[in-house]
Amino acid sequence: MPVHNADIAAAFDEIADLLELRNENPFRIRAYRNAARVVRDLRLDLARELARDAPLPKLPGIGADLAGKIAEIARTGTCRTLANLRRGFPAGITELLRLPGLGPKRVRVLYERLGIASMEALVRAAREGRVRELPGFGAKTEAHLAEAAAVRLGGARRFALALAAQYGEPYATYLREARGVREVVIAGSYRRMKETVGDLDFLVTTTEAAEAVARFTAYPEVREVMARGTTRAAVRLACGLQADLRVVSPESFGAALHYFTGSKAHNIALRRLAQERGLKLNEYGVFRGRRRIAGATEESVFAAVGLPWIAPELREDRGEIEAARAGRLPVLVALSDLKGDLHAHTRASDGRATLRDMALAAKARGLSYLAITEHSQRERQARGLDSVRLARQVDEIRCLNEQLEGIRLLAGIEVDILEDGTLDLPDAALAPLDLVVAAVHSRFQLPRAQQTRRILRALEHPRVRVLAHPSGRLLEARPGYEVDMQAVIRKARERNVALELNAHPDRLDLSDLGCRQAKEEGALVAISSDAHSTDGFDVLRFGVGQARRGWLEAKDVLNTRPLSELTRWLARR
DNA sequence: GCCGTTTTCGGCCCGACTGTTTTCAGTCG
Repeated sequence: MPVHNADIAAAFDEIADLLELRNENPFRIRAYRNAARVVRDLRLDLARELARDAPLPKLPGIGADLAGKIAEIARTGTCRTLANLRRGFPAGITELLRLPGLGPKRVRVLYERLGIASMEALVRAAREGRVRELPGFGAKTEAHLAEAAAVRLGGARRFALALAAQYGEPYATYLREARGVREVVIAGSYRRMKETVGDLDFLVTTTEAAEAVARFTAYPEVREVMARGTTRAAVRLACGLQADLRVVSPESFGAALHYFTGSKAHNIALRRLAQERGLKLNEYGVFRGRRRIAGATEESVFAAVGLPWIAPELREDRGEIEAARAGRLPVLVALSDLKGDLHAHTRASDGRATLRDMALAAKARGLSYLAITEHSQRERQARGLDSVRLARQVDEIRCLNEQLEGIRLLAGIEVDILEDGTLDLPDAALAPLDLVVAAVHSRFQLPRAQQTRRILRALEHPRVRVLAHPSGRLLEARPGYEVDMQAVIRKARERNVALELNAHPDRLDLSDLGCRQAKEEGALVAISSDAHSTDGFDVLRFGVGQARRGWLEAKDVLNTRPLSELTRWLARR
């Protein structure tokens, strides 16, 4: 069994959980949490590096001890520290820590007094009224925990970014109508454009805090008010999404926006930076002693600690602070940089609009070219095209291009990569096309080596120029297939094939880290809508957000190039 | 457990809300 970075990170997180239950040194616990995050974010496959005796790079927050544990886990899948800790508690008890309202102290009380070590046992005990008898618990806590545990057992989930936007944006609009409100921003992971968000963090600046809190909790879609104070509140919406409100006065807007945008790790790093300068950074501003020296804007907050403004998408403590210090922040790609779209469907396969409608919709969004890439014959359920229907569509596209102005359709295909790495259409059918996009749509369960070989072979095909949704994942539904992504990215670079960042809300594939790896390896990324209707182009902004999280600049993205340049790129291999 | 142009020891981010308490611990973000 290969040990992935994610496995090492999970082991460290579990150690941190168990140390918390034992009430150990909180800084030691933090060291494990930090190490888990650093390892999880790493592109370099640690176990594989160690297997070929390569020395580990120096990683922030990982010293001799943790490096030793990484080696131990990479070799054996676990480590003695974890095994020893596990002996002290029943398996699965750490899942209780994930429940809102339950931390290590209370989990320990539940376990020691009532023997509770699972979600099911907690629900049972709460229903029987035994939880309220415990010290530090009461009837309200018991009810909250029973509810939270039941929700978790029913499969609580994170929301895809685009879905969260559908709920969050109308809510923000509603809040803007409260008396005295100046600014309403959805901060948090939403503003950082993370692929999924666990809750919506609303930041409001107003002169009438009470008014804003009242309006927030009175929103018609609120199912439950979980907390309500003078400057903050928390609710659960009918859709299941949690929303948090934070109210500050306008002079603190920038500091609060920064604080509430996170990430937590980024905030901690920035506060340390402030501390080194003898300053204190909190959500109200940057302070020297009692005097506020910054806080009205985010720029002023960063400037106070000696940094240029850092885009929210970068704020993960993945090197952005060091880059800012060195004046090496990327100039991130923006939605307005996109000149075209290289993946779309029409009625010919499983789309809903006509060629002409799709072309006009793309043009209306300021794009100057659009590749039509239907499914190929193997995709029966999507009415995939065979050679004959494809040839007919190519004719239609050529014909339509004569009539269109300001937008150019490219004749393409999203051809299936078959199990052996060959393509689902003969070369003769692909020859007349402007663009061949290749994709895996079947046999996700192949062993890693075989899946990798399959995709590498497809990339060798002389006509293939884009690899669609490279990992095959569906957010919150299906993990990506097992594949050596580094080998795929390197082959793509070698063959001058672009890796798609499919902007469909359920995909966002490549991931942010995949984008960053592509950039480091020098491979191009194509941000594509995979539009199946004229509204389907709306998702491009989420694709751009993901690309920005991956540190991509306009030059790293294929479809920021104007048509003439793209045509030249397509002409040469 | 990590880290160091003040330090190899003694620090390690900061504030709000809840519920259960009689002044605050636990939890969260």
